Amino acid sequence: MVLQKRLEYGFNGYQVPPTPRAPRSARKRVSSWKKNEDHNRMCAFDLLATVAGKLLLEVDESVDKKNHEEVKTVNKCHESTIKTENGSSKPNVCDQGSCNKSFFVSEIIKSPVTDTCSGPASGITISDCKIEDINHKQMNIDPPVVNNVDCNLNLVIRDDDEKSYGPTQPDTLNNKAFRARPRIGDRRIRRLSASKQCDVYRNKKNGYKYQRPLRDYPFKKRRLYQLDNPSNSDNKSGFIEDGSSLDATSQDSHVKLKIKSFRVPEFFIEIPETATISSLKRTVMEAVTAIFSGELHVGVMLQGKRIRDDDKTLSQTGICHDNKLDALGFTLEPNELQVSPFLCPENQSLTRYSPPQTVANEVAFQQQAESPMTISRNITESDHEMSVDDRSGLDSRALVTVPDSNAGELAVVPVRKPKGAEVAQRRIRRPFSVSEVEALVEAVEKLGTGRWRDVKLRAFDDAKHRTYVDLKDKWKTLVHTARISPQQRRGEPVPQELLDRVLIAHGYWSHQQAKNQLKLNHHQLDSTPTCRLL
DNA sequence: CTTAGGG
DNA sequence: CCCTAAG
Repeated sequence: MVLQKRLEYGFNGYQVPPTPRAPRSARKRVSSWKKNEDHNRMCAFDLLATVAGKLLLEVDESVDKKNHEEVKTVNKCHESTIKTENGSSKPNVCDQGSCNKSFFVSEIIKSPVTDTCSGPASGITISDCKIEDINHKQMNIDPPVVNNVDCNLNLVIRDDDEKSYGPTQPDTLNNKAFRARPRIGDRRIRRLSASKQCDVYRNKKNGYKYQRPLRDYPFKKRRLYQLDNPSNSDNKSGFIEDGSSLDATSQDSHVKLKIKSFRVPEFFIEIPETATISSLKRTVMEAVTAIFSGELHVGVMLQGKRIRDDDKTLSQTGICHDNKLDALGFTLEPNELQVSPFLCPENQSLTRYSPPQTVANEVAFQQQAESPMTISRNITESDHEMSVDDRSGLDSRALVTVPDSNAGELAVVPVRKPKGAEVAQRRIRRPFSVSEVEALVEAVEKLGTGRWRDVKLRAFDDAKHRTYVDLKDKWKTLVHTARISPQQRRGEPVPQELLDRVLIAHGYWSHQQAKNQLKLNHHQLDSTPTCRLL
């Protein structure tokens, strides 16, 4: 089977890349990864290893099934581990539903208009929603990929990624997995919405304050900006001031929301009787910060009912008119299930790697939301900083590592915003599992080594913590790993079969790239004959 | 935003 | 993983 697959490479198995990008002249520097060009030594040995790899693979498969079942079972009871002072790691059982969310109670204050108004919380929440909506509305146009739009607005999308699936490609489990997921449309649309984001700002100047995305500034300037610009914390930070500005019916009246307090939901910790109070405090703090470490989404509740329609305006939902205390609530909801590293799906038989999912969260969350409890303290400015994505306000002294969470969030949680030293945190290291490597290899075989965004969307769309840069980097290390001797490799061993495919694919696509490069050079020479005269 | 590469 | 230059 391994051999069979190898034979396909170079034929229909690979796909011709789209128009090659213009060469980047200065990019040809020799990196440490390229120095090991003596692949010759891995020949006879690799053949042996390949056979061994195949055997290993078979073993893996049977193990996979076991693992999978285990994961399923344990996920039902979300466990996280909290270290007690004794150093003993005790499983800290906390009900996943009540553990992963928190409840906000807010107050609606009638306010004439603008001024320096609302704190970050309300402002950000509203503007985020609106921007999202715009993106969704603009999704329906993508000239390059949409071949046809029928009357029902069904998009017919050309999929240049799939077209060279040849009949020679055996219908392996992996391929089935791909085909079973009709995500192509999604993919295109998502790309569009991402790339259109700036345009949204520009086009909607009426409703939005346009600001050049911070990311477009040089890195150091960005950091300085975040550190020093006081406006960063008020509504000049690129978000709209007027959440209802898109709504023609409420041009003038603004709703000022004050989030009074929030409640940390019920959770459990386990700690020895002999532990000190201080360690108890620490444990509680760790548990609390762990709750806030996931990728959180904001939900809006009105009089105990959840408002699901993001498109409704505040006035339509009655938020403007109701001044009753507790009428409006904000909830923080986890995006995905948080899974302890021990429960991580090391191996899934899908080539398309996807993180574990569950709906239990959502259900439990709703139950919780219907019986909101009381307020325990006033929310302060630092509470608004408790955003997972906010890398600017982290206090390195107050960081707590979290078992393993979902998205590409930090492994840490800001507890308090300190004055001065603020450092962008490094993301938690997450070694690629074999199944992820498999998915990566498969995708690169198809798409080549120059289309990481497509690779991401194709094989890692659900794995939010894997960016296309991550995938590119992983490929780099995979190529490196494949070239060194097995003795020099570290970490979870990657099946030799995969490493073989890595080298073959890498070779193939490198060759392809070189050919294109050559063609391009010829073109340049032909079209500029004067150059030769000079 | 994406890619490519160095760190 | 991070960071950046360039496209």
